[in-house]
Amino acid sequence: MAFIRDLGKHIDETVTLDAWLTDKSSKGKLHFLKLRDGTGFAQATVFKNDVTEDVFEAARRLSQEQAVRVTGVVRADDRAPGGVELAVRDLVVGAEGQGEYPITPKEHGIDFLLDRRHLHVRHRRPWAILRVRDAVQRALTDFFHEEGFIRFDAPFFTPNAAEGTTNLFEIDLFGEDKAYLSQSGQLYAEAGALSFGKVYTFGPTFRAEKSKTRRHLLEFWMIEPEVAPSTHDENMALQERMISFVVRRVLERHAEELRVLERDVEKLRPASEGNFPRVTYTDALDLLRRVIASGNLPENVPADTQPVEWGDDFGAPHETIIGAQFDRPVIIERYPAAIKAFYMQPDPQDPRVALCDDMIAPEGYGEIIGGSERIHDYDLLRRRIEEHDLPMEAFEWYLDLRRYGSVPHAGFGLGLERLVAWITGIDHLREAIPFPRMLTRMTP
RNA sequence: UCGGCAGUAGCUCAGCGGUAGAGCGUCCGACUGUUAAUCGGAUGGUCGUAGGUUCGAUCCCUACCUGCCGAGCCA
Repeated sequence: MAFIRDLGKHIDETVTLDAWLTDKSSKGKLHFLKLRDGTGFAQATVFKNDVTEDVFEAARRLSQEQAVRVTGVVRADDRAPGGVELAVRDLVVGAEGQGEYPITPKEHGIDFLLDRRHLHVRHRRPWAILRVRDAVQRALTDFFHEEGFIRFDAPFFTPNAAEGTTNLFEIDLFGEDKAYLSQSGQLYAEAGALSFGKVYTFGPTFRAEKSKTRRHLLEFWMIEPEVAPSTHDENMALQERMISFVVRRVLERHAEELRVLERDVEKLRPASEGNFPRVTYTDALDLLRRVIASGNLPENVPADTQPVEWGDDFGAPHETIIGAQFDRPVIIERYPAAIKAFYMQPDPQDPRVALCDDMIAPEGYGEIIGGSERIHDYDLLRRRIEEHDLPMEAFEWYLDLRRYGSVPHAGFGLGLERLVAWITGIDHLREAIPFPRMLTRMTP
């Protein structure tokens, strides 16, 4: 049994393929069968003179997405898409379709396709995107293992909010108690880091926000590395190494998928080289002011976007403006502590700001990473939990990490779908995951 | 939750106060090089729902439903 991906290695040999019919074009005494087998897409020719009458008739009757086992001779031919095709000698067909296959060779809206996502994933565009997603996940885990990390999984059920702000999905525990779906594995990763030194969690994350934008999902995958001991500067360096490693890997090994998606790879090249610009929150305010004053705003940014006052957080348009000033991801660091999570370490040079950073992807893809050095001092952490009106008893175990052997440590969270969306150049996260979960989409 | 936009054939859309249109798809036929083939034929509708205005509403008005885009939140 051969695979479409390997057809080029079997020129002039007879091979058998298990495949599905994506499309068919008939020329009377010649049928072109468009096939897919998961490894790729290729065309087969069925000439009336090359096959029995039964085989020719079976080929003529094939319907879209019907499974087929084809045996034939691999031919190099410039007229074939991909330069290789299969000259069919024999053919065995699978079950006949029950009615018309819904996703016809025809333009469709994304909503129609997502309603039929279980079938849509068979098609060329999802094929390319989801293969890149797989490549990105493997690159990430390869990267962390090469750097000496171990995977340390966090629970999905948690008793409390990590940051006390975002809304969580509530789970009823037999009417006796409540749990929540995890919105971050970070606190658990910190426990892991103080045990193993370098760990990462990787799993689904749930945010009960009624977000209806291209940058949000109710359920997304997040990878959260945590290192102890470590500092803010080491944390940013790790983020940069990781992102450039992943981009380099995809450029090297998945050019075909990016070509299918018509991704301009030259826009990814700089990110594969590292040297990500870094700008402090305070300097970013000046940068914003200058760009807004110049009137030279990127597409999709409202013309009436206002500069940000020190102490206020950036909105999505501000991130887009800053991201558009650079040809690779930009790191914005040292935000005001007041607008950030309770566990972030204050900057000893200026306690008004926290030792934290966000990484903004270029081309308007927005924030892909948020990270920080964590507070390692027991008294300070305790004070912050009080200041944020968080239930102290829920954080006793977390405070234990500061009671025993506490050291400065740092970590970050990377949104997988946002990274995949940027790399593949797609405009909505819903295509970056096999079955997106959104406010208006729970099925299939 | 707020703001903007949309809902017409299987799909993508056009249309208009006077009995509903195109392209594509699908099916049948022709064709030995298709690449979103081409040519001929066939198939196709509760114009989102409910009210209202009008001689007459898919079109105008109101409400509602659904979806899309954006804001907030963040990965």
